[in-house]
Amino acid sequence: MVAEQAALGPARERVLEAAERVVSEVGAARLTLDAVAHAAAVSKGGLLYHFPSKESLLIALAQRYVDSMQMCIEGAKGGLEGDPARELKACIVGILGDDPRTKAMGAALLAAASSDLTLLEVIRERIARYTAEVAASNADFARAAVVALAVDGLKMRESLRISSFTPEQRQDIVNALLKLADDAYR
Amino acid sequence: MVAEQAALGPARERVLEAAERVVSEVGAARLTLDAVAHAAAVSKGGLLYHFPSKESLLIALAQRYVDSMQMCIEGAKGGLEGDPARELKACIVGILGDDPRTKAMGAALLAAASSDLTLLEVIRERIARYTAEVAASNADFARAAVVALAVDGLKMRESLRISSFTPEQRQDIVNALLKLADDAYR
DNA sequence: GTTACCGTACCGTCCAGTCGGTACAGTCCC
DNA sequence: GGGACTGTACCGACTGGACGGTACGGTAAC
Repeated sequence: MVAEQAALGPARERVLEAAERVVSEVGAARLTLDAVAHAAAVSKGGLLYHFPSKESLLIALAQRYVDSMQMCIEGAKGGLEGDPARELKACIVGILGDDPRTKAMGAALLAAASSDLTLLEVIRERIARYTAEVAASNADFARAAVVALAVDGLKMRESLRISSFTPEQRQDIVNALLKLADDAYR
Repeated sequence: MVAEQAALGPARERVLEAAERVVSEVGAARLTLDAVAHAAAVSKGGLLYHFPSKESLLIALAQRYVDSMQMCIEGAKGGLEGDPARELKACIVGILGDDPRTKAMGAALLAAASSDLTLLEVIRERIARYTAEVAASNADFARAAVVALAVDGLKMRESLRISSFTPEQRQDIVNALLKLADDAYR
């Protein structure tokens, strides 16, 4: 039993991963505690032991995303101090890349938005911090902001599955964003 | 009573406006039929007479937004044929402007996303058509797409109230978008 | 009278959250 | 070492409320 648990990983983590799977597969409206519990192979009671309310689960989901984005930026820095263009570009590829964790996030954000708006605090704070950083840097603020906003827009469209770009078009767009990111820091 | 109705306008229109108010004030999760009926000063039965299901109400909401955007573009054309840059710019100011109808839309889209994904069809189709138009034009596709995506991103952030730009910053961004729109058609 | 429009009352379902349990691993005391 | 007790992790049936939708009755206009 102990070995089995070790193989499955700690329940809390399993629940979070299951929630991401559920939300990206069946949509935010069907993100029920029962569905998550089932996907995580945990009982509802067990789930609620780790997350005392649905809201706390959603907050954890949002936090998880912000953390992964942060990690992605830190990774791009790679010791090099003060290369903000590179950071921005790392954001672009990180957010629009294939990492399943970030992929599920757009949907999770929607889930959060559907519920009480207060739990968007995590994301709001992250955005505010980033905005302040860019404003304080030597960047062309408007241009850097446009890039970030376009990334958000594309992410949203793809999360909602309303995007209609061909793979080639999408690649062109990403390239254009990378170029704009460079332009913003010059 | 009849006079009062006439003053308030037809019930169907009142319901749609009330739905936009509700969704933008309390969020998509609390967009209930009861809340909309109450806000529109109509009974639930009256509401369901005009919109036989909640989904039909949401679809009408989405349609309303698409129509208003379309009208905004038509208005910008103003007889001048074939000035796509001007159309794109009209979109920007239209979508990001102060018109209360378009302002509520981001939230409505979120509402739609929370429910069955099929009812995003209206919006998906509109985006596909626009994408095709741009691709067929003489525009720098990637650039034009970036502008549209950035508009979406800003719209989304503001709908979710997670935007943190100062009015001056926001104005700079809009100006940058207008400039980019010009650049895309050259 | 028939149609359009709107109201009241009610029903069924879904779902978050509760609650009384179980299993088990310490650990403190005698 | 063995009983009593405590804390952690988890289970699953149940409940209470919210909400979409139905049934049906009334009324004004044509």
